[in-house]
Amino acid sequence: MGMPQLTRNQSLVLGALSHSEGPMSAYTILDKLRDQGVRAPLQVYRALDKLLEYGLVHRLESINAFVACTCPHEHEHDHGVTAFTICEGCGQVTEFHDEAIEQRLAVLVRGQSFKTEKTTIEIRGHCKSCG
Amino acid sequence: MGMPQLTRNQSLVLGALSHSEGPMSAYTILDKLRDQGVRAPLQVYRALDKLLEYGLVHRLESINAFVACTCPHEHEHDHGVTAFTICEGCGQVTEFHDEAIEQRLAVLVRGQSFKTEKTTIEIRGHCKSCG
DNA sequence: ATCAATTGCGTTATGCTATAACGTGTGCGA
DNA sequence: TCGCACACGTTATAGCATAACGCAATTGAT
Ligand SMILES: [Zn+2]
Ligand SMILES: [Zn+2]
Ligand SMILES: [Zn+2]
Ligand SMILES: [Zn+2]
Repeated sequence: MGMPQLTRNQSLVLGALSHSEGPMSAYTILDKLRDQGVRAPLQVYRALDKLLEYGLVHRLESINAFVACTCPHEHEHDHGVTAFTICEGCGQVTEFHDEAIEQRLAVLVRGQSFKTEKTTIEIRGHCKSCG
Repeated sequence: MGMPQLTRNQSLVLGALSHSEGPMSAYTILDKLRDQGVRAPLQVYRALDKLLEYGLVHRLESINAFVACTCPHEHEHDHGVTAFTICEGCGQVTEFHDEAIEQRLAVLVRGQSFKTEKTTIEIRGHCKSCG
């Protein structure tokens, strides 16, 4: 449940995401890594699964894509509710966290006696540059 | 931009979703409607596009599925930010709206000079019954 | 040291989700 | 009557994700 050394494939995938300007689909990652010996979708998906588990990567549900986590902290703890703005113009993704929203959602789901496992908040629109 | 009479395919798709216990994928809808003459995915997707536009149906991004809107109102206006709890056990989906969250998100994106077009909030977990 | 369990790897095949591209028909206003 | 918008139907294709198999390396008791 901790975060062991990354394997080769995991490092390659995380590297690709970290150096990318924006989010990438699993297949786009695959294409970027073919030269480095990654050949099949499963190699990417398996690496992504682990990176997601370790909190080093986030999945953007609304666009079937992945981004490296941009949190400042050392990923040694869970990072609660994560929210994203996603620009439809340039693809820029901004990760943010807000205690107030987290609290309010907690109250609302408790009202339903619902037990939260994962929360997705994604805001599509246009960034400052893309007006 | 208003909401005209639904076409045959749109009515069939909305009917299928309305009578369903939980969310359905486009292909599941297709299967339910084969007897009524729906044969191809595009017929379903085109109907869904319109129903989404009219606000009669919501798309659940995190599970690639669709639900009929359960808002009490008459769908004559936009319904702002919509949030969902989605039970992993029984599939039950509950739609809810919260002004506080909407406001808070508005503040946060304004801070980024981001212009929101669509907001997705989906909470996966387990409902009261499924513990 | 040995065995069993776990984990990652690589490959092939398959399944699920969504859209492209084309042509048809119908209604409606200019 | 013409032109346009829109819904429809079909075939084909693109894009996203997992099943199932076997092998290799690691770990951690016994
Ligand atoms: Zn993060
Ligand atoms: Zn932008
Ligand atoms: Zn609704
Ligand atoms: Zn349930």
